[in-house]
Amino acid sequence: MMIDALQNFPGYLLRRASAVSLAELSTILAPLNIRPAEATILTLIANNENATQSDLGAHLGIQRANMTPIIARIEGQGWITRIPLDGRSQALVLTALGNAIQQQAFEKMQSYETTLLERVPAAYRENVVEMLSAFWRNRG
Amino acid sequence: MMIDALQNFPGYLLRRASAVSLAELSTILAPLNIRPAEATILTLIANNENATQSDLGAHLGIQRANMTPIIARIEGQGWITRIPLDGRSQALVLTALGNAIQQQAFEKMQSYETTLLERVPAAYRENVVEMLSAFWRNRG
DNA sequence: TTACATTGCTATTGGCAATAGCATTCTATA
DNA sequence: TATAGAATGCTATTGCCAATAGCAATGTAA
Repeated sequence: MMIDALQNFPGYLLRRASAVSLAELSTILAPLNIRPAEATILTLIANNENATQSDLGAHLGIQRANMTPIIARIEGQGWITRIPLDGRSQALVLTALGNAIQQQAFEKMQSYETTLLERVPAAYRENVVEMLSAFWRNRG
Repeated sequence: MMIDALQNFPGYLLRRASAVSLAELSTILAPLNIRPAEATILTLIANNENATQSDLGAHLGIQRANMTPIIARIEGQGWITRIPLDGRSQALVLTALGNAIQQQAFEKMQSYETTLLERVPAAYRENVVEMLSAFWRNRG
């Protein structure tokens, strides 16, 4: 057995848990040829009329520069189209195909989240969301 | 306000929390020119006599192929040396410099972990470690 | 002795994010 | 209304961590 001085460090545990869950979710979404970040964005587009990629990035903590290739890919897959709002901004809307993919991806994500939650001792389950949110929302 | 259908998904929250804490910790460690994964490994080496890089990788869930560049870099920084155990295995040991860096890095990590924990509502704090561990330890 | 496992390694790819800088377009104020 | 400044989308590059495939050398067990 190895002595691990970091085994009680929340940041360390957070990184390990996140790496595992990202990998697992990637595998689950792979048949749809969609990545976790893309599935998240597709879902956001589905539920928010007239959102621009800047809006989505601001909400998700993704910088504009990093949104570009993500949006380009989901557009290239034929999942979204852009509707100019003015000379700069473009509203993103799902295509029929995008809508179908979004729904399938969402179902897979939902079912995976259940799996994840079941790993947590039942006594803590109802606090999971608030606790995890606290780590990145309650910052100076 | 944006409608976010994923805001109660533990996996999603985990990824966001992890991204934030990795970025924050990277910034904190930057003055020492050490990355989070390297600081973790240095700490493990400090506390475990005769551990090989395979041992460390197995403990941390890092594959052998990915250990190679990490170990190469911390060796290149003069923080560790290798002591052959046989023709294949090498025990990793801290140099004097590596020991100093490890201690400074550990202090920074420790203080950051306190910061992280303080973001969590007091009522949940004592459950944080068990909850976070559960996500990646309690797998099929 | 020989088949198999282990160790460390190279090379490549993937996923997500940060930074710096750009042209175009919009907005607010002087 | 002219203009300074902000916003939007973008290119290009880099960083960090991880996965896969495959290799040579070495150790281990039948």
